[in-house]
Amino acid sequence: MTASQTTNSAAQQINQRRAKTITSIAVDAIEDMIVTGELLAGDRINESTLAESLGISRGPIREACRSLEQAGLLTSKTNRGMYVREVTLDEARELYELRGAIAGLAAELIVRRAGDDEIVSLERLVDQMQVAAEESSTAQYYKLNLQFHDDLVRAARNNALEDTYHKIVNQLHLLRRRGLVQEGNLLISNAEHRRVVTALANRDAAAASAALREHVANGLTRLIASL
Amino acid sequence: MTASQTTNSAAQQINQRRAKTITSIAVDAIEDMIVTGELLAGDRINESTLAESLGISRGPIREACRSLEQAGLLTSKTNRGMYVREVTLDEARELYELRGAIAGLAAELIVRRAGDDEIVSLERLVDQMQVAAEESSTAQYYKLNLQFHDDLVRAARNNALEDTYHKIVNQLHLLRRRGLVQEGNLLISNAEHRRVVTALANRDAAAASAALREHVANGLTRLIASL
DNA sequence: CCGTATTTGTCCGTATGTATG
DNA sequence: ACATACATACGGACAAATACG
Repeated sequence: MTASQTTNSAAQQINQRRAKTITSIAVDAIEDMIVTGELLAGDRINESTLAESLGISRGPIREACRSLEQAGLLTSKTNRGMYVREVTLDEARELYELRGAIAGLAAELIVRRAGDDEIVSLERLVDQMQVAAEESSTAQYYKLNLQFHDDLVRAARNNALEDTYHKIVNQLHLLRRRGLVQEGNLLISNAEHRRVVTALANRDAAAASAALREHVANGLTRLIASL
Repeated sequence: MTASQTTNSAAQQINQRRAKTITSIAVDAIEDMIVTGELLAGDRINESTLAESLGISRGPIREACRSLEQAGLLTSKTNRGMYVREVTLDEARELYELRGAIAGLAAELIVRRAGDDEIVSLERLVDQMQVAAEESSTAQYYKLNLQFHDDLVRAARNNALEDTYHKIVNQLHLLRRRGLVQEGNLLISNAEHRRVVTALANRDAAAASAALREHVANGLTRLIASL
């Protein structure tokens, strides 16, 4: 009948659904707070406060933070706590460079390994994005764009690549002034997508790789232009 | 006068040297045990035992393990504990693919950004490796080889790239049957190094990138051949 | 610059659930 | 089915570092 009845929203979940560990719940919760903007880049994470608000103890919070630190979403300052990472423009440039090389590799691997159906599925996504772009449905385009790139790296059938790619994208979300896909560039961006999938359909590894690397590089250019 | 006097080797260090956190000591200790072979791929980490042997409590051990899990050196099975990761041959192939793309990018960046002195320094390392290879000094070659690749990625001046590269190399150390540099291939391997630094010195990004990617790909081939 | 409050880093005891033989 | 071992998590405690007035 104490506070445990009013503040155990997270703790209760583990009794209901599949028993996720409290630590993994904490990881998800912190990631969520970052994505939703509840936690902003540079913010400090107060262990006690967060633990209480999630209805859990400090142990799992600390474990979750260590995990997110290695994932590049948090940084730790000894005796000062964990902070939401701030990604500078220079760091974003580095991340984009790396992302480009990885995407280029993904394109090469897709040409070698993916089935025609997977490539057709990517083409369909580009078609849908085209509709969204012409209607200037930014939110819809953004959502489809995320799925396009997710499907793309998955089709490369390389888990190390997939994991690394997603870590990079997650870190890019922490850029201080977060520029989403820019309104006026949807058609340009999707034209680049089209070039990629066309090269993939032609099983032209060099062209697909170059087109995708260029698309990523142009993404950085568009990002910088929007700041 | 209890056990605290005999088993606190690690705990004492923090009173002497610069105050590293216990967690970071635990990370280093576990990494060390993996590198030295004290912990083998597939081994489980017993929290209590390890904590006692390090003279610390279980909290920092768990935090360290979460960190190493994200780094790819440990895997966690819920309610069963942390295990030293086993890298299969398929996973090694994936890691080599990714490493190749990253190394290729590094070569391109070096051509664009590194000073002549850095490239000269890399050439000197190749010279030293040549001596070691001709003398069949495997240990010496191995050491120089590590430094060569470290210096290489550092010269690319991209921290995200550097971190990711090192994570990959660390994971490759966990391949079940760990093949070091093969005796008979030292000269061949170093000839590939030579091609890389020559292309770098010529500021030929395409050639340097291709040569380095090929070197990594050949490394996988040599690894497979040695199994 | 000092005293106080806050927070991290760490330890310990304990309870609970899950996997293993 | 049972007992054991262990991971998971909690809660309280405290020193030390840091932030604050």
